[in-house]
Amino acid sequence: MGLEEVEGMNPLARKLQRLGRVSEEDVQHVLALPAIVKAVPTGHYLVREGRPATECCVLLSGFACRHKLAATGARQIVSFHLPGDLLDLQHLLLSVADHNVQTITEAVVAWVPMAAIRKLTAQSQAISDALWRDTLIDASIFREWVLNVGRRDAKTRIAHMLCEFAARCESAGLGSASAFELPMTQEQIADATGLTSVHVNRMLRALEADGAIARDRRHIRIADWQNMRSIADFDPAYLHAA
Amino acid sequence: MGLEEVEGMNPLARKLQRLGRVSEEDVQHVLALPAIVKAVPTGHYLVREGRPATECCVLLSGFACRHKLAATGARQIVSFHLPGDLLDLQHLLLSVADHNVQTITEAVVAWVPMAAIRKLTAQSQAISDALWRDTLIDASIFREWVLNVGRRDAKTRIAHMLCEFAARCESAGLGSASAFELPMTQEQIADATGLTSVHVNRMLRALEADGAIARDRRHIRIADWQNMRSIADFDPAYLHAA
DNA sequence: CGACAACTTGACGGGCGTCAACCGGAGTGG
DNA sequence: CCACTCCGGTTGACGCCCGTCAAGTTGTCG
Repeated sequence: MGLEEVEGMNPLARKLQRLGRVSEEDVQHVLALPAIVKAVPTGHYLVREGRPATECCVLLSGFACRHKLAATGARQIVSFHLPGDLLDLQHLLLSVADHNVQTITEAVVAWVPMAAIRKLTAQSQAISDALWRDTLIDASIFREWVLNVGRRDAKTRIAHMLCEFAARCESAGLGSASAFELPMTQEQIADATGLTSVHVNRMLRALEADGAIARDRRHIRIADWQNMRSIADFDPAYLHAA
Repeated sequence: MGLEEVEGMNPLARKLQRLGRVSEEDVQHVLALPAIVKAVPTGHYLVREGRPATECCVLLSGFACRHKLAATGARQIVSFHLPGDLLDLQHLLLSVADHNVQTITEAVVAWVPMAAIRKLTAQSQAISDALWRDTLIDASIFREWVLNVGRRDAKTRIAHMLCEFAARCESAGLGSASAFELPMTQEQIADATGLTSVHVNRMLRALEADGAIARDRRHIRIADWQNMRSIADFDPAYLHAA
């Protein structure tokens, strides 16, 4: 999706409306936020660990991931992000980035000065609540990921990641949870699940052989969602979607 | 520590002062929060998954952990908590608990109505910021834990957990980071690191054999903190202390 | 048609889990 | 004051899940 095709801050406004009862006036304020909109290529860094951040990045189209590096050089992806997501809201109150954010597809992002967001949160309790709620849901997802990489076996872990991605895409209005396109490579799935790309490949094929998913390149279909939920140990409660 | 020995909401007030520039007046408001203070035994549940929460629990003395369960019954501890910690601030804006909180020692806790906290955050931007900041730091710690269980080997993982615990204790004024008492069993360390208690035992003894730590029952001494940091791949930046 | 990234597959090995036994200190009750 | 109990910690043998290494294969884009 190119620059001309995105509809301004609408993805963000929609997300805030999902997060809480935000008034029409508040929505107008969000749409009026001062923002520099840019198209960026795959692999572009939006946040870098150790850097101070004075602007907040909003993903308008495309996909991104947050990741951290171990001393060995191993990478751990700690979250994936969809259009509408605020990519570094934590820097509203934390001065230095403790992780990286990088696009995994071509993307369009809006850079908003932190000061403008601060002003908005001071003006509107509803917006402030919605943003805080967003950070709380992010934290809840991180907790689930700790459980996922800490206590589930490889097949369950990958299935869980697929379920979460599908559920979040659907809830963001990006299509159906039972048929969707994965934006990430198997190596990125590996980095998100604490596995190797080789083993991710084996497990994806196993899920396919089990009939849990159907694959055509990166297109995934989940015919029997109840079955998949059970294979994946997936209970969407932690997503706190409306 | 019994009921009579804790000094009211002081641990919380001290924590908020560490989190941001909170005025003397704000501190008074915190100390004046309506609270029911209780002593609870080891293993007591303070938050239960699936339950709605209308009160917020503040840990005044003792230690607690948050955990989630996988379908197999395996438990994953996603964080440990120290005196002064707010144990379920997420329920300020999320209606249903997505995890459990349980004491791991005898403890004294204060139950504060959510409404009183809402009132406080509405009145004071500084308190609101401090609490939000607290939830952001929690999230940062969760991200580090995802990396820890996802990409570090067992020895490093345990060493990292020890470093984090030591650093947080010191920063909370509970003693020195180079000599401290662990409140948790090896099984709880295992559940926090995604390992088994058997392997935790092996790795603790390996760390001891390497000279990284000295142990006497649950008392840990870290003679060479720089060495330990390097073994543990520990960089305290993610704790966003001071 | 060549180059490259992503995916696929097989052989092999190791880190950590599993199982099972034992130890040792703290609390309890006779 | 000593047996008994129980929980937590310790140890060893064995095996499996997943990592490593290495070699293809496929699709895409110039």
